[in-house]
Amino acid sequence: MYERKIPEDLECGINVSMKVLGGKWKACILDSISKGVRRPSELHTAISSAAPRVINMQLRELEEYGMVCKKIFPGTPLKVEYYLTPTGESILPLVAAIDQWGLTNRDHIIRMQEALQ
Amino acid sequence: MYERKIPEDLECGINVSMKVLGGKWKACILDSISKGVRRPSELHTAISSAAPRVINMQLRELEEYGMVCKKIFPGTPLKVEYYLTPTGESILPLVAAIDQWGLTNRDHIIRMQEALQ
DNA sequence: AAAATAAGGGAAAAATTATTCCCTGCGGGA
DNA sequence: TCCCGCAGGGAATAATTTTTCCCTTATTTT
Repeated sequence: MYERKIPEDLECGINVSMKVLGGKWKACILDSISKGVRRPSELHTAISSAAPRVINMQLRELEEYGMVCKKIFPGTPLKVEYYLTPTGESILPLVAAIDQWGLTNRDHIIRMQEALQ
Repeated sequence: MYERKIPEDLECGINVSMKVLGGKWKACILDSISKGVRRPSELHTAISSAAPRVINMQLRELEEYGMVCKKIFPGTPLKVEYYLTPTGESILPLVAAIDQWGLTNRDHIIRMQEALQ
């Protein structure tokens, strides 16, 4: 893991949530898993704009924070599945709300941004 | 403005919201303004962990997205106030939910992280 | 005259995150 | 045998974001 130089302030709830949801693909990954996309290769296909390596790394972080847990089915071909933990489940409404706000306000944001020539 | 090299995908609502809330201090700024901290220098004091320059920049972005609007009161000393726009108001429940989830789950996250030695 | 307050920006450096490239190991099919 | 798909990691690089440093303008206070 990368060792931070600037200490993070976890007093603020916003920072805690952002630690979990802030990565470029973390919310998408949680959303996908909640919809039943559990296997790494399926996630790579589902979130094709992200490089597989990136998804792996963010999965590892989500696992570290106890948002998902990884089940390894030994045997061959090796099978791995990720599941949401109760804490992971508990953040889904937030992810849904974030997605919803974004969809509702996308046009506004895009328009504003284009307005600056 | 910095010119992105990797295009952003605003199809996904999550990305739209993160554009607005993703900066390290944007949610804090929106929260502060909603609580009546309107003047730049007050914001600098209220969010003292952030360098003033950073707050200025994030304010400018929030203004670009139409989340806040800036009122300049000419005269001396010059007075500036930021207000939430209706769109800015509409994201407050989301900011509150993000803060709340973080506060509720802070201990869990911290514990998990410390558990990796 | 010097310093403080108000608002803010340019440029560069530092920090952080994301991405790419390539490698491992296992077993199955052509 | 060679290549494919599975799961995943190391190292380096690129991209992005945050921070620091210092400068500007105008008025008021000491």
